[in-house]
Amino acid sequence: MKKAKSPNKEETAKDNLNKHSFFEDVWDVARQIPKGRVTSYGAVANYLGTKLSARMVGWAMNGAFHARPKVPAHRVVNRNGMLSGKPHFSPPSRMQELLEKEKIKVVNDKIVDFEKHFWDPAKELGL
DNA sequence: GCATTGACGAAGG
DNA sequence: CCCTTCGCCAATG
Repeated sequence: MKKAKSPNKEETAKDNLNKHSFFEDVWDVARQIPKGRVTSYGAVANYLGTKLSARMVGWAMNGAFHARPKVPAHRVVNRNGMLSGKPHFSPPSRMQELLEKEKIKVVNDKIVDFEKHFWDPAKELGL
């Protein structure tokens, strides 16, 4: 049987899936975000018990782009409801378009009525 | 191996 | 009220 051969760059993400990493937990929560809802990095971090590491959640999102199944990273924004991760999308406008498809209004790279669309995993999932 | 940065957040001046 | 600093943890230089 074939064994590991030329390691694809994508394999790095696959390797992450293989082992339980902090990233996988973040992706798992992100996938549970209902359609038309959004959450913040801090909220996810809080659910994971690492609210002080909200930055890591954002970093995990960085790997979410090669995560499978796909992770709705566009539903995760910063505490201000601003599309801080927008420039990381491809194309950047992708994030806003996806949000608008979910009936979420975005103006000036910011979600309108953010707290109305806010979805707290620690609250909804019943921490 | 140390220094810097990063899709954050809360606190301090 | 706006700007700066610290904390967190991992990745990159």
